[in-house]
Amino acid sequence: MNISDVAQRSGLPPKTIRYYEDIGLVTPPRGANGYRQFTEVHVHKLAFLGRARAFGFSIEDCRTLLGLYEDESRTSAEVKELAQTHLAEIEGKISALAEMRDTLRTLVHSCAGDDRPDCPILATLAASDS
Amino acid sequence: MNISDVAQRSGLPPKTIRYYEDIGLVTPPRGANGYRQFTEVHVHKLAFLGRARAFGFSIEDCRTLLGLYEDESRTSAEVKELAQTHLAEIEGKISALAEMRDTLRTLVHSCAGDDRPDCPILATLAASDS
DNA sequence: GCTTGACCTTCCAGTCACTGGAACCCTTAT
DNA sequence: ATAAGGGTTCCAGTGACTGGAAGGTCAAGC
Repeated sequence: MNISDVAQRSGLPPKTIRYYEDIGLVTPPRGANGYRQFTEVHVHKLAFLGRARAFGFSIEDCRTLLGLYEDESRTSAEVKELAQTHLAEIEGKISALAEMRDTLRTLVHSCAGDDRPDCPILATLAASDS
Repeated sequence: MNISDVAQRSGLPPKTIRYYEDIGLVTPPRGANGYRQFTEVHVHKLAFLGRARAFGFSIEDCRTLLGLYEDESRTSAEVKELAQTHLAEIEGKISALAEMRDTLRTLVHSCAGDDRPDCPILATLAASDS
């Protein structure tokens, strides 16, 4: 299977697949012409990676997850801990964004949005207090 | 005023201040020794930028905001639109993260986290359906 | 005057996970 | 023979810094 077929079937762009090979996440052999020769297994791995990335896992986490997936002697505790840590990170990001959102929303609502220059948004950014 | 004083008073690291000069957000003059000479105005601008960045505005948005702030003939409508667009982006990010969080949380909860290898998290990532 | 240490300067490289583009090779059909 | 549509590599850029090296400057103490 050539790279564009794999791209279609895994949902990842060819560039990304080459990049993943570059950093050692997949290692397809090469044909006589230098083309990468993918198998179903590669497609499966790449789709796995795509899903893990969609969950927001970092590349290094994805590498670990893939390793665990392929390791018959893994424990679900290892996977769970990784996922839990990541979940906590996501929750942290959400909190931070939610705080931004709340403040910004208040400011936006209190801004007239007309032709006059007075603006509580700019006033807050310029705030000498706080 | 030298850069480390400004750093302390604006809350931005010296590296960041130099970077902001590099991309033209502030333009302190230089002394005979080549040191940057900052004034209160620079401190104020940098603190403004720090707050805008804390709200998640991109550097380019910050540039625009600073421009609007310094433009006496601005309209609050311009500011409001920028802020509203950014608010929408934040909300979009929150939704995406919340979706990740929900799915991941469910998976984490359904994972035994013991010595056995069976793991719904890995099973989901490997899912051939979906 | 000399040294020491804390500043300041510039410039280069690295972060993260790709992505775009150039230049070039391979395959297949016409 | 040629043209289209694959494939390949390598280099550079993204955003917003950050770390580090190499070197100039300043103030204080001896």
